Amino acid sequence: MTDEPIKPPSDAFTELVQAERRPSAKPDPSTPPRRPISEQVANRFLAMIKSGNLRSGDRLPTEQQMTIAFGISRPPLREALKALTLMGVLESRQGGRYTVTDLSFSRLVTPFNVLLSVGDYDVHEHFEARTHVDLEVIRLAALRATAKQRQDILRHATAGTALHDDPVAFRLLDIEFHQALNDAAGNRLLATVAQGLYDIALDIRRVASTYPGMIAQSVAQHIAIAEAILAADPAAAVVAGRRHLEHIRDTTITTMAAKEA
Amino acid sequence: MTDEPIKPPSDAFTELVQAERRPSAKPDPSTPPRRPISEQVANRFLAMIKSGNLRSGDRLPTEQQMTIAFGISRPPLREALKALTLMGVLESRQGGRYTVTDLSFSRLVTPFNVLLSVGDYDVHEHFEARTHVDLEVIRLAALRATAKQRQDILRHATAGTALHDDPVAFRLLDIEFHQALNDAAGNRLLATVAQGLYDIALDIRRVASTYPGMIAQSVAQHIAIAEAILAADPAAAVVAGRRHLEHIRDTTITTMAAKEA
DNA sequence: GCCATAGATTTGTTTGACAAGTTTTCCAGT
DNA sequence: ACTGGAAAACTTGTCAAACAAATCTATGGC
Repeated sequence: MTDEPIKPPSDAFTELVQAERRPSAKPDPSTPPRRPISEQVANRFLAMIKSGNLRSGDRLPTEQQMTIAFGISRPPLREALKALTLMGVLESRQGGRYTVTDLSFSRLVTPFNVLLSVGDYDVHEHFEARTHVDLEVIRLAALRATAKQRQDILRHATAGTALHDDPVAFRLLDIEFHQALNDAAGNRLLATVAQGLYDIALDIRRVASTYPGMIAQSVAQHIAIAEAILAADPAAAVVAGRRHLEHIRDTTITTMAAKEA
Repeated sequence: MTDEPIKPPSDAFTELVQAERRPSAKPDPSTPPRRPISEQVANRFLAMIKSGNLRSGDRLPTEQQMTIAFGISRPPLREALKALTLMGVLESRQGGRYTVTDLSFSRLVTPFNVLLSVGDYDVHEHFEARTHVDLEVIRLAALRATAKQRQDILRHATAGTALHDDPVAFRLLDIEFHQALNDAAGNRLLATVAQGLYDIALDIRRVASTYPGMIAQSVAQHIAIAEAILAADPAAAVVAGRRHLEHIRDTTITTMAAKEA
């Protein structure tokens, strides 16, 4: 067989793949052990997304076309595609085609939540980070929210009064409440970060909401936050927010300590 | 062929796989479209790690043994393994065996950072979020850094004085400087967020560092921050940090506006 | 013009084979 | 007996070909 490529294909995707090949850098004589093709290809997909050449909702070519474009066979290509699928970057449906997901933070973070719950990260770190980010979100929401957003926040807060004895429903409502706050802050980047930290705390919230009276207190604090935002009073909103976070933190620590014994 | 499993194997890993099969839950009559085997297997690995049955440093059985344990063929198994490898959970070496990584925070978060940097955030949003997070990092660093960390920060800051005319080298130094700050803050979660926001700004930094005199000013501001941290003066450090960030922001906006014309 | 069905297309899974690198084993030499 | 190194066995990495299952497309009838 000849050693020249079988085809010089000229479709758009192939050109993209060719173009994104980094021409770069030093020869690097100390060759770090060459990574498997699947990892290289996965990283090239990520690079294409990062550079904007692949966008949310885009449909990828068929696997066969991609094998030609990358010059590899199906198994390693599929390993790369499945890796990105598990990471929440791509979606696949049998018979259909691969598509780029909405790349929303919560989707991308979900697989990592499992890992963050493994061992070595503690509650204090989490609340320290979250206090800082969340309070800024609350402050900005009090400053910037539209009338409709303020009503939304209050509605989600007061809806909790009917759920004092339903932890599952309350946690769902809690998610929506925080979502409404994040949206109202008017800074997608900060909202994204806050959402990420909130998602990481899944296990923490499950622990805390089992504490007697926890839901009723949380609802009351949510309402206090919502009212301060409705009044466009950033300082009061931050105070109410801080009280709420400290309350959750203390309850979590108490509950976890009790579990140990 | 018979429809009973070929073997009732009795090695440790197989028992693990059998044991972790969730017996769970409702029959769920509305079958949500069955996920591909590779995703199921990947999630079962994650479950095994979360439950502590697979720990850092553990060596997995060979692929063949695992195919038998899961009752599937090699390609989908490999797709799962490569997915976890790309996520930083497993490591593989050709000829060797798969091992569970140290599951360290930074390793798991690396791919996460790549994804965070996807998206079209504008400059104002970016600096608003970054100001808040970075200033808290700087404040915590001033409060908590060890003597060695303070020296490190100062060293990275002063090293910039020799690089006033070398944008490439300066950007590399800049990365190390911020890394040193993040480490000194003593909150991995916050450091991770700061790192992510910093990574997003890659393009911004490239634009800003072309501005005449930008490097010299940045170096001076870095030194101011470092000295405040060395003096364990959080308030001064925050002031110096704010000045630096605002300077970068204004320069970026000016430079970009100039490019438009 | 709309809808249902049949065909073509595409992903999901299996089997088999070989190449490239690692680990283990075993023997020779000291 | 012990160490060193080479060969053998083993393991992951890649390719190839085929079929099953689900989806998409296009055709034909109404």
